[in-house]
Amino acid sequence: MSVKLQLVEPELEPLSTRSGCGKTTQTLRTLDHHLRVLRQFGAQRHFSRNQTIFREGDPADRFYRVISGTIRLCRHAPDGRRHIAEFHLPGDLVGFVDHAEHSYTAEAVTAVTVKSYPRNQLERLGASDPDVRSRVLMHLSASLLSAQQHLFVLGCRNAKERFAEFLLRLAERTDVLWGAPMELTMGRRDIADHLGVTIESICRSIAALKKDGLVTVPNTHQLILNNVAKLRAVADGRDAL
Amino acid sequence: MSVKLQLVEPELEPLSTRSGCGKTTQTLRTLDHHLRVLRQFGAQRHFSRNQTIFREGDPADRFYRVISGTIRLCRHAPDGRRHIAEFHLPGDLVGFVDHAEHSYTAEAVTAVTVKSYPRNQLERLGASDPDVRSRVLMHLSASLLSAQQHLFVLGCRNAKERFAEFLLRLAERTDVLWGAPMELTMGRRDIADHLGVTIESICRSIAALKKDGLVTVPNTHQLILNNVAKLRAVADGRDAL
DNA sequence: CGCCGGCTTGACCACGATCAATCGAGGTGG
DNA sequence: CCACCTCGATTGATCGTGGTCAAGCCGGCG
Repeated sequence: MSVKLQLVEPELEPLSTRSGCGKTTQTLRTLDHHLRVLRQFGAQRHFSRNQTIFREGDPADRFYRVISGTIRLCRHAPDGRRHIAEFHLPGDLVGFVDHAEHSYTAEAVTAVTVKSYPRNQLERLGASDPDVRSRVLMHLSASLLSAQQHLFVLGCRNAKERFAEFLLRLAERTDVLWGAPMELTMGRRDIADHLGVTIESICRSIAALKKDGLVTVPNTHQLILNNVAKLRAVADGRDAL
Repeated sequence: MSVKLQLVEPELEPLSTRSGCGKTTQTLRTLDHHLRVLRQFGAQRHFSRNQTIFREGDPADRFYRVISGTIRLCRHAPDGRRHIAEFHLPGDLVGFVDHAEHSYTAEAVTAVTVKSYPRNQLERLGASDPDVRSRVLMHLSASLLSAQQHLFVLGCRNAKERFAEFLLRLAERTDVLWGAPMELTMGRRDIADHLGVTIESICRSIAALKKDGLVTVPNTHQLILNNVAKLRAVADGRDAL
């Protein structure tokens, strides 16, 4: 069967024209093109706020593409501590790692629509198409780099620096126009658990940035970056020299 | 050309019989088997303590296998802070990520022997052999999982817990017999920069574990794990309930 | 309107960073 | 062979960031 010719029915999401310059998201998006041949196997599902999409330890026979909403990948310690490894935004791929079981729990941060695809179909596709293989590799590499980048942040940076870094990365991934408000779809608690600090430290970081005029906070779930260059300096610890 | 039949000349390192149960190292080792067909392209090199093997930003046209010694992958912040993403031990593969440039600097912790292979040869090999492809994927996935595991530790754990976790992971990767001394090839400073704490905190963690009888320290570069179960409890924060 | 959950702010405290002094092993030279 | 030097490890004293606890605050929703 000639799967490669199955390019009818263009998707509806605006994935082609993006101004974001992050290499990570770049490779994620381009892989998307190839997924169109998998459309016939894709199942669309809907999740409401805080629902679980899949759990740590579940068989990982399918992977997901985020259509709308935000997903968090998290792991729970027995004593209640939680760590969020990554947030996934529309266009991102989730559950792509080559293992029999999911190593993270995926939960809906907001209301979420995903499409899921069977992994063995992708493998079949990869067996015949070197381009698909290459893009799978690129995606995995990008995920690894992203994780290592975050490792660096958690290993070296203080609370304020971590939060500034988080804002910049989020701005890169969502196509915010400079000066326009950016959507903070996740709550403070989620951000805190992602950055390895407490919710209070997040609030204090916001307050500090607000006082210095680097950001404006119209409301809890929106934020405006007033000075990206200075924010970058804060994130890199080049702030108070 | 029939690369698959090129199985002459067995390697000298003891890679086949391992008692270690870590899934991470497992997949790293098994990929090794396939690298033998790359022997003809492999170049052996030697590095002394603290020498640089490759630098962040260098073209990543070759990847490396550690024959002997320990390597650290690190990144330097402009203000002098340093983070060590990973240590690599004999048998490990380094510089495997699918990017044009290395994203980390690799340095020799001890005297090191590596074999380097051209990446395009591996790609050529992968084009014809699905098994090689599968193992490359497994290796990347394992690296990603390892990074995420470390993310979890840096995000949630305190100094003592991080150090206990580090010891257990190291014990898993090196084939220490329970009760026998484990080699700590890296210095305190390296461990500290890996765990995101200071060198003094490492010393105090060691002192605390020693006082509780969980470890014995014959000398600076050796350490005996006396009670793995309790050490595991400490690492997981199930220590003082 | 009043409740409820998430956010914010302040007061206090502790873990770990910083600074400083000492120890100890390995290496070099007299 | 020992004295000396150097570098890393260790331990103690002090300080500060960020965690903890507690009290408002705000916005959404019944």
